[in-house]
Amino acid sequence: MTKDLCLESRWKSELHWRRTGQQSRSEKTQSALLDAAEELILEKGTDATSIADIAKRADSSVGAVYHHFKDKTALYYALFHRMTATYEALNKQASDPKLWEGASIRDLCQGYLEIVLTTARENTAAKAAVSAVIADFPDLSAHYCEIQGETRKALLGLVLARREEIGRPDAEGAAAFAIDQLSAMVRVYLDASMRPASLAPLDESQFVAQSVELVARYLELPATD
Amino acid sequence: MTKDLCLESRWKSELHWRRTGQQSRSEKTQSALLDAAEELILEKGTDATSIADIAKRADSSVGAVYHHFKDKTALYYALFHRMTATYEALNKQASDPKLWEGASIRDLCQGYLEIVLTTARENTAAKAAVSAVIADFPDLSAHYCEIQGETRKALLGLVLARREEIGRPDAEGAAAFAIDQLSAMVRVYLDASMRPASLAPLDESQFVAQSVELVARYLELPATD
DNA sequence: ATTATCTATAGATCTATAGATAATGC
DNA sequence: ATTATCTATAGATCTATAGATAATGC
Repeated sequence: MTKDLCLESRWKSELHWRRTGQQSRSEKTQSALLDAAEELILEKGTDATSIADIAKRADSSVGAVYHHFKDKTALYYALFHRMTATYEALNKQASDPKLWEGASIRDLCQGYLEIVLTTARENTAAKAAVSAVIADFPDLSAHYCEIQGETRKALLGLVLARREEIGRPDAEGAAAFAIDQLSAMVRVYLDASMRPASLAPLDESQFVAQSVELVARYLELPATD
Repeated sequence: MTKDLCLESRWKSELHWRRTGQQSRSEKTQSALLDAAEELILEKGTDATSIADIAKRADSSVGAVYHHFKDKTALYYALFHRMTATYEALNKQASDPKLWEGASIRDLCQGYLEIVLTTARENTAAKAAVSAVIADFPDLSAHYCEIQGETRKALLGLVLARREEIGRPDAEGAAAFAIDQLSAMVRVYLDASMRPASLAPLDESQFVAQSVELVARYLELPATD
């Protein structure tokens, strides 16, 4: 228990990303517009969100929107890229092997889940807006999948560097499958609208512990004592 | 291997649902309109789909749309209810204990996955359209979650009737968690846009086998021989 | 001087209705 | 006679632009 908390503080704390404090007036307007679009899309969906709505919410004007973005599609794309850039930067930091020196496969899985859960909690609007945007522009979806795939690939690399912990035959295939499933589980867990209907409503730390246990047993990792 | 195929044909074949053959002219128009809406939403998203588009695709007219549906929202709701009604009917059939007499927990999990995968494959457009509609009408989402929850609850009932197979302490909690995760895994697996990025791209039968194995080890089910 | 912002509005959709026409069922 | 369908269009948005006004940076 104390060990878990320790882990959490040790491996998660460095990974927070902050919004740049110093912004020109122009940059401020632009991010205010993107923030407003994010909020409105989360509240009402893309259909019901108009340029005028966005401008109003950002205390700006329709003209300003078109000064910053070629058209509505460009605004959506910008929203998408702001989110994915954040995500990629985080992924790069988190997949640095030095950060994970001395960590077991269990620790890696736990860390992965905690990072995903924390960043998602801190970026609810951004994530929801991106999902909505992707629904309208399927070509963006491929890029998004790639990024999520890279995270899992990085995790797989870290896990396979510890393959002597895996008791199962075909360690590589099994690890890849396990990580894919871990990612699926946390994605659904995060989909807040889903949670109320779950059979076993768990808080985050229970969810993390059980998920790690699930993977550990599948991979036949050494038991903790 | 042969046993799996056997299972599949034995427990899946009866669960196909068919569209009613005999429809009045009015009913035909109505379902043609819903079909058209489904297709267009899948292709272009809800934003870009107009009433005129739907009418045209269905070889009908704008007037006919408003004869059948009060407004655009009513059409979307009808789309949602057609899908969920199908889903609920299937769920009722599939959760009949008589159907699963002699089945082990492994068989139940395998059957669950196969049924979900099959029906999803047969209703791609409907599922995608419903997802898009839910994104626009969050109040529908609650109902959809409930239905999916009922399926899992039914499965949990069937599993717990065989709890002597579970080697793990807290059989109920563990089974509920395992079923929730199984459902998460298959949901993500089905999200076609996700698959290309997966670390271990598996075909359906491999996916089913590995997922069942994952759950079996977590629950400490008796090994197969 | 250049860049950013605002207001006002043209032009393009898109929803929903009205009124006319065709098909159904008793 | 009643129900279903069609065509045509009014009225409401919504996107994107044009032209005027304000703020920035050299």
